[in-house]
Amino acid sequence: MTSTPELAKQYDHRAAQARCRALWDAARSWHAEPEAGRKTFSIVIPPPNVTGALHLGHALNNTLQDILVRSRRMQGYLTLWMPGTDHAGIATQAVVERRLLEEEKLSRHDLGREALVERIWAWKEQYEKRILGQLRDLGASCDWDRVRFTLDDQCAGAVREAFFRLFGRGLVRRGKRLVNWDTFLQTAVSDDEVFHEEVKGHFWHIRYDVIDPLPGEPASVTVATTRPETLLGDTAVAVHPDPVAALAAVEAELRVKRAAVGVKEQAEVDAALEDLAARRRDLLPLLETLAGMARAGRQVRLPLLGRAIPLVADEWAKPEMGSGCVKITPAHDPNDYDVGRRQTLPMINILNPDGTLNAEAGPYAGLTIRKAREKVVADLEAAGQLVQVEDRVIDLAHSDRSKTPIEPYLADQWFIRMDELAQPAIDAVAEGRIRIVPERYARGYLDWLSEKRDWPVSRQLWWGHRIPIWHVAGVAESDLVAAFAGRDTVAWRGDEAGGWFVCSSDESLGIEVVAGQPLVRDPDVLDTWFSSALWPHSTLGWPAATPELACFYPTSTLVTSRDILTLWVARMVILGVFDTGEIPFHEVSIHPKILDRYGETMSKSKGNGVDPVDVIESLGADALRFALAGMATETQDVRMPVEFQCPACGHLLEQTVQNRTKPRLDCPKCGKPFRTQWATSTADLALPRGPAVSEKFEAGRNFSNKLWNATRFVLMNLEGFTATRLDAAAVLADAPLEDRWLASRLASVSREATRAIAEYRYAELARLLYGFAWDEFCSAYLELCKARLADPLHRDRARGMLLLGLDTILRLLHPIMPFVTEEIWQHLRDAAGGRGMPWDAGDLPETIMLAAWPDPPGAWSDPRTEEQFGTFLGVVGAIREIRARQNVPPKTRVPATIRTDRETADLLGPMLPAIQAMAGVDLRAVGPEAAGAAGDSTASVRGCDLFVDLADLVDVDAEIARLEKELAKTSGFIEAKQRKLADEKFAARAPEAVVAKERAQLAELEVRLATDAAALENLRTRKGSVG
RNA sequence: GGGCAGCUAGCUCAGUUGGUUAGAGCGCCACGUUCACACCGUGGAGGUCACAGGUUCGAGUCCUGUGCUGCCCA
Repeated sequence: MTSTPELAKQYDHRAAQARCRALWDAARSWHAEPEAGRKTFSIVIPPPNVTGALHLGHALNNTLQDILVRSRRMQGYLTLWMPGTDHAGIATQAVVERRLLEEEKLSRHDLGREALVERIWAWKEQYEKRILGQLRDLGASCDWDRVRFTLDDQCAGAVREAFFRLFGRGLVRRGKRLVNWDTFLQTAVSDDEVFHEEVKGHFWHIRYDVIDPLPGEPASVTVATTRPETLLGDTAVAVHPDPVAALAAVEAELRVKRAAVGVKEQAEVDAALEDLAARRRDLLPLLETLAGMARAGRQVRLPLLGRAIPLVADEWAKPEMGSGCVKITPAHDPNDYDVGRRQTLPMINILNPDGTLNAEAGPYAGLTIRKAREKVVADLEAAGQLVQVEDRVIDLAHSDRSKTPIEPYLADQWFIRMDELAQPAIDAVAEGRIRIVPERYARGYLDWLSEKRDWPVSRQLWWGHRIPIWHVAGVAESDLVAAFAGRDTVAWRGDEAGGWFVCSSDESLGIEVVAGQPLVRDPDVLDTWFSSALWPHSTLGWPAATPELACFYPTSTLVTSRDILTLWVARMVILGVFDTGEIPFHEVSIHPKILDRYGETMSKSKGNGVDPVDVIESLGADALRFALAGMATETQDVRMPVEFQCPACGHLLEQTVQNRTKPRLDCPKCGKPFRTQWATSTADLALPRGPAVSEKFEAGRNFSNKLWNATRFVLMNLEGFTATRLDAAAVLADAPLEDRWLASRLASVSREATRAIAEYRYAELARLLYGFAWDEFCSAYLELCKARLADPLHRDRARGMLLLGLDTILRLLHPIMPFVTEEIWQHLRDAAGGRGMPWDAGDLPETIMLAAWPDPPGAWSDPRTEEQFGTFLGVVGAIREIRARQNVPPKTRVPATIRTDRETADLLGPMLPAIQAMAGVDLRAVGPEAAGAAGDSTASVRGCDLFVDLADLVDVDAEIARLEKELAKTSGFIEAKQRKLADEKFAARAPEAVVAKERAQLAELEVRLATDAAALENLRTRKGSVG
């Protein structure tokens, strides 16, 4: 083996990442072949959208998956992590369409369906490459030989097969539904693709005349609306069927509320009650008359169009609000739609898909909604039908994709019936066959599924899985039977008008005409979540019975964030069970979301995010991963304050709501300008970029460097050492205290780390290993070894133990920080390749990725040794504190004495050289008879009284002041303890162990009090004699 | 309107079944570079655990209520 050149003083993450990647890729260490009889662990990646690049949320999600996957792989599981990306129907199409419009001034209709889809594929190729590259930069140990895409041939086949089976079972239906219509993209969008924004608008009060009013009846009714143009689609005016009862109910509710609220709110409630009384007096008779008229089937005349529409009695009309009457537009309002269904009203759609008015709007046909609104208002005013106009703030729905206002719109859609499909998905979680961690998220899942709402699956898009349904009219079923004889991949159902819907799991029907009638394929595509719902089994080859499916399905764990628990997770369970008869995964690990310093979710459009690529480049993938894992606690989301870093001087500038969307910023320190992600002008783009950063990632970078330098130290001391396999028993045989301590700590840390991973406590894992590696291994053990390495008698044992400790830390840490651990491990291989851990089955593998997970024997655990070692560390710490307090220069050695019982003195015996070295003291005496001199500085720790002779170094006044403060504090504690112990109830009811503990503490405090008091007395005497 | 979560040091967060004097990282202060590491070492300061009640010998932890923040559902 070649000699190892001395390592650089700083860890170089860039070089290491490149080397590790090459090593892993050459050996394909991430690849998994199906194999019978092995315990397996499998994960499917939540496929990132090909809309854009990965953000910090993806980095977190994939880091956590990699932690699970890498640790299971090391634990000997046959481990598969299936990578891939999602076609993200509307999101991707919207991005490409917007670019098309901006860059070429073309709409998708100018381009045509095929050409547009081709463009989107090109986009997909570009971004898929980028996304997968980013995942690899992050260190994700996915099986890169198995990358899938939700729209690739294999997934498409699964989608058609699944849809065909649903169709065959009668679970697919077609129906009218009020959808969120995006007039720009001309498609329905789902509720989760809609955001709400308050805008300034108006509330128009409009008079509808009653047709042929009888004596005593009103000549007109007044209704109010924020969208006057919708009156063109009105098919009724509603009034409450029993206004007396309705008002009484409202009043009763208010009175209950009044009794419950505080004085301040009572005034508001009283005002509401007064208003109610006024209504009862002034409005109620009219409403009762109108209710009677509604029951009698009377009609009103729709202004402008002159259509006669009925007055209907429906509870949607609120007697306590406005005029008590409300116009009903079933095709353009969700509430009105429900009224329309209840009252069996006609539903008139007045819109074209592009947002202009259609022929139903009569003279307003062809106008845009805005123009139509202006004209309707003007015409109403001219006709004298407009009663009043109020200013009002309106909560308006916008499409997340096109940012245009959503129009409620009645359209034909395909649905999947959920009634029978949902139940198995509910049972799986309710019965604990699928475990959601943290558990509290299970409730939202169950509540959502239990509503069993039908799933609208059609989207009026071009990018996606085209619905495999063709329509044909004017043929008999016998014609279909004849045309598709012997084809069990084709099925059909009748539509309402006597035609047929033909569904096939084949890519094409193979024929275009049945009995002379054309088969017309449905133009819509499926909701993206449909293909995502099949992801766990479609990626493994379903519907084919592949070895992958047999070996890796059901998968082990799904790692995701809570916002898609219903949209995605629930649907995977539904279709996974429907298609395969088995749940898609056993456990779901829900991780937090990353927010900015103001608690807002990070997003590219807000400009408040950190780009993971920046972190990977500047601080390393391990730094990024370590920070993210450390934040992944189970209780809450994580805030991450973000700063801009000046590219010229490195100064950090806090990112605020104001500056985060500016294209250029001036560094407040050096004054030089830099650009941000918003830069568009040529001048701005020419500036250097100031990345958004967060100091949170530095801890990980520093930690990498710490490990690196610990390794440097070990390697520097390895000359002439022949590493061999370590035997578990030999580690303990004749071992000094520090070695038994290290073995014990390795045993407990390994055990705790293993459990943290199994329970998805990622943050705890990161903290545990950080603390152990830094504070215990580096600060304590490694320091102790310095003296031993200089001693030929102890040198080899120390070297073997250092290797044991370092190697174990590297393996435990590898799932979180794969690059630095691999890089170091390779250096250790070069220098000490012959070594072996007790848990290694054979020779060391090529990569730490495949090294055995640490599994120290239980016999290494030794709480008593850990306790004793704690005393040693306590003594060192206390002496250091005394020195620091008095500003003793680090190199000045001072005399010291330790008074303690015989047992502790014996135990500290072998550690005395270490104490002298680490605390910078010369020990004069240690034992029960040891005594300090008058004027010594003192401290008490764990049954040891320390006396440090600082001679002239002491600032007597400062020391006296400190001791006085200390004494006051100690006596305070003593008093509290005495009170507690004197309490009969405490003695009687607290457990014996707690009482004993309190007594012991009291005793120790009393000793400390006495020591400090004596020291104080000495100092005062000394001061007196000097002064 | 209903539900969930959070409120602990200047900042970001831990704190497992109730039991010492409530912790970490960063930041801050002091001291220190021929020593594996200044991406470091040693020490220090800094907290009425949001607020008000309650249960208990004992509450950051359990219960009730209030306030504020965020998310989900309607």
